[in-house]
Amino acid sequence: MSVRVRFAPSPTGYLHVGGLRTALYNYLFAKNQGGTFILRIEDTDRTRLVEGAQEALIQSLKWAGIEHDEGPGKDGGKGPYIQSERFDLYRKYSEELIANDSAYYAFDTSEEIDAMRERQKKSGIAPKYDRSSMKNQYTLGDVETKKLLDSNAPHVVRLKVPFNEEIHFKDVIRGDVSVKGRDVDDQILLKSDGFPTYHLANVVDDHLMEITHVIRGEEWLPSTPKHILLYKAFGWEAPKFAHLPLLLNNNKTKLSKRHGDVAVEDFRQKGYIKEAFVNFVSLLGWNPSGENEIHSIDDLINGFNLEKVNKGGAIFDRPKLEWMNSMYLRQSPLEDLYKQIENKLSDSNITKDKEYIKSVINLLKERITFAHEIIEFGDYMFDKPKSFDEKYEKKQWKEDTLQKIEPLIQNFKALDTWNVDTMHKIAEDYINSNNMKFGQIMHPIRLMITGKPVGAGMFETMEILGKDECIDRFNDFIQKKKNA
RNA sequence: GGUCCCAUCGUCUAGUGGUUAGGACUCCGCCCUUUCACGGCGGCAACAGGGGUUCAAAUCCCCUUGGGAUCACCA
Repeated sequence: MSVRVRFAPSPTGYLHVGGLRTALYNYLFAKNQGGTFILRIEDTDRTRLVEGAQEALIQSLKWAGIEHDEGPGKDGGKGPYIQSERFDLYRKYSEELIANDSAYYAFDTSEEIDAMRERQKKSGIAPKYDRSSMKNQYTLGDVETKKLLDSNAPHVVRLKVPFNEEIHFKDVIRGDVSVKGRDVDDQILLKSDGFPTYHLANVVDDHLMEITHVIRGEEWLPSTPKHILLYKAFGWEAPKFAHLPLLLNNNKTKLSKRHGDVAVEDFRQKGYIKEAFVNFVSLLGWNPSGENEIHSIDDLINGFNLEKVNKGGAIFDRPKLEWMNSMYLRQSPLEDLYKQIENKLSDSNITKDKEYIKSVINLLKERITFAHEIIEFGDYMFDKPKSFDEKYEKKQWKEDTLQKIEPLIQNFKALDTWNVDTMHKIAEDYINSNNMKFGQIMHPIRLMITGKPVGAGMFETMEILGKDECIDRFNDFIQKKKNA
């Protein structure tokens, strides 16, 4: 049977990086196995719907290069892929469970449930629906239950969890897991608004969509016994389960907004290169065990192995992500990098043409982490230096520097062909015939041209700036010195 | 608190009974060099603790400790 997996987010906002990792592992597994990757929208909580969230989710996935084979907008014959459009299905299946005594009606109000929990808390026992004392099918009797149902009394459907059974399942990543039935709550399957809870909808849809592997976050592990019970109650074969380790904050708690950006969109906006981001995220919890850590999506797909996913949570280490980005930055096509920062350039009133910008990116890309950093880091490439680094000036510009450097500048002015080689030749000849060292001239030149102590190769910088611009800067600086 | 899951350098990890416990990020040093980077070389740094099993345990078992998740008419 061919592999079918799904990513099933709830449209309550942006795509979380933890969600992206889950989607990514599903995707990698599907592609590795020649299977199908399905996107399903779990919007059964009508109170938490966020306008536009579904589109944002799909956009973020798409940015990361994850496109579903089946899902909203891509019918694979197992749709609809949005749970609210499958509404009628769930009641039908919940009735099937009631008919075979795997679930039951309950009529408690939320106040009554709260009171029950309060009592249990006081007597120090774990809060759990008490089937024998609350208002339900069993305590009320069939006649009363039918009467309430006929009168449209608000009710829910609960899973009838067997007390004395032990529920076992085998997790692909964790091995055997077992829980006692007495520790599992009689989960609500169908809410009083007629919508299913996650547990029912998820199991029904996974079965109907013929999902073979449920790959999801570890936070679902505690409720998996309920799902196993549901498959059993329906008489369905359960899919294989694989619970992924959590992505963590620096303090080892579940990755959250409180500790920095967690939305994929935030990372996109910060200027991360998608391939770098995907590469980094995919290595959180798994790796293809080589010495190299830079992998294309195809490499990741080819090497992916669900059984080799780690069990322990992984801290989302931002410095390493930045390093990864800088690695990708260097090998990215200049055109891509240009496109990425196009808007930021106009925001900064930089009007240089595209080819010029690209040459600046190329010049500085080994010294930056994000493409947009050229705007700050390489500000002198777009305008004359507004200021000159004080410490650098003090150190590199001495009393006699002007007189030592001026003849060389004259030589530059006389240059017909303005490129790295011709400039280098002139400089070399000059220091040789004057018994000087490169440092004695390069630092003052860097100061005059850029105003900063750091930057790319000096002649490379000057070549891109152009002869007129460089001569202007020399003149301006010398004038300033003479006036001082 | 109940239940469940987890545990190799600060971090991401390799490792499936015999290794000088490997790599990557970070940090530090050296080399290259006109600066800063890149690159190259090198360094700091780990099997949570205790019991077993075994000729031999990071690897298998048990306990302890520590961490996390989960206990909703949310997913």
